[in-house]
Amino acid sequence: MTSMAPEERIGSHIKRAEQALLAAKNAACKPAAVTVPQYAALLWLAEKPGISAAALARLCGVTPPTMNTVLKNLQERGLIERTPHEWHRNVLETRLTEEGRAAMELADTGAVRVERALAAAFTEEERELFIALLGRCAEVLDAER
Amino acid sequence: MTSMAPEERIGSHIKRAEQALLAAKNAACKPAAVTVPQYAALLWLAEKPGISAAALARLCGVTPPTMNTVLKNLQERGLIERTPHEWHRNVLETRLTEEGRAAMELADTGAVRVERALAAAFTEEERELFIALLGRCAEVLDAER
DNA sequence: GAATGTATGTTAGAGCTCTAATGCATGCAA
DNA sequence: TTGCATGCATTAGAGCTCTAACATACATTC
Repeated sequence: MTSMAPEERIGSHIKRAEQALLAAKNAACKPAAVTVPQYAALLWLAEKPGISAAALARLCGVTPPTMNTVLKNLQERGLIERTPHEWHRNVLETRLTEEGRAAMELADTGAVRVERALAAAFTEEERELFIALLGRCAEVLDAER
Repeated sequence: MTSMAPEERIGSHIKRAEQALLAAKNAACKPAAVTVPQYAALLWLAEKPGISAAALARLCGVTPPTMNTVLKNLQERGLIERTPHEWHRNVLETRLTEEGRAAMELADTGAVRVERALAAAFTEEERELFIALLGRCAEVLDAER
């Protein structure tokens, strides 16, 4: 019996927390009519205007084709615009439109509210420990591959 | 300034850990040629033969349509079989095939290896604390909705 | 018996995610 | 100059995920 009870699997609890996080953020982004990945992209775009899609993908922790999908949807809705780079013709510079900035700010207030509620559930000490434990997780799991 | 640095957002770290977890489990399930959600379904099916799709969805923490998608793929590959329930005609009983059990066991050895590696990165005390912190997360976030 | 309620199953549609493969552009080196 | 390496963008294909809506079947209550 190589098996292991689900409750003993740390992964189950991580997954559960992540799911709750996604659901809460999704609800928070709903007034702005954007999804969580869209909000993440908009947030980084506000900070780094003209960034390439590949670099944006790295910041958001997804692959370039995934970011391509997200950006395509954002562009169709007029929240971003993409223009060819002056020198590197193959690169597209992506920027927020006015509408895009407004959507980002609206979604951000909701997202920050969620993050603050989350942070309020821990003492400063707990929070730091928690982040350290999560970091160790990612480290070990990445090494496992 | 309603904004918040990404590093301060606990959510970022949860997402990162979850991503690493998913990547590691995906790699672990690859020899069995199943995805992580498929493995999760197969694992529960082994423990609860004849379970309904809706109940299985609850165990796996997904919605019924999602489980439907997963089961459809598993059925097409002959890893499960679904038969109408004796009394409740609307219910389909789902069971592993021989092939399905073999795939589950192969994937399970990989998944358990990942979980053991993860568990080994923490002391018993840390592990319990970590799970408690993750649980508090899910609790707070679910309440936030 | 009829109405309500609960649970299951399914379809439709939108969106995210990955791997794999391809094409293009730039820059560096032989 | 030619070739190679790097990086960006995109397409194709498979699969997961959700919400919304609808259909069905059983159970309870009136």
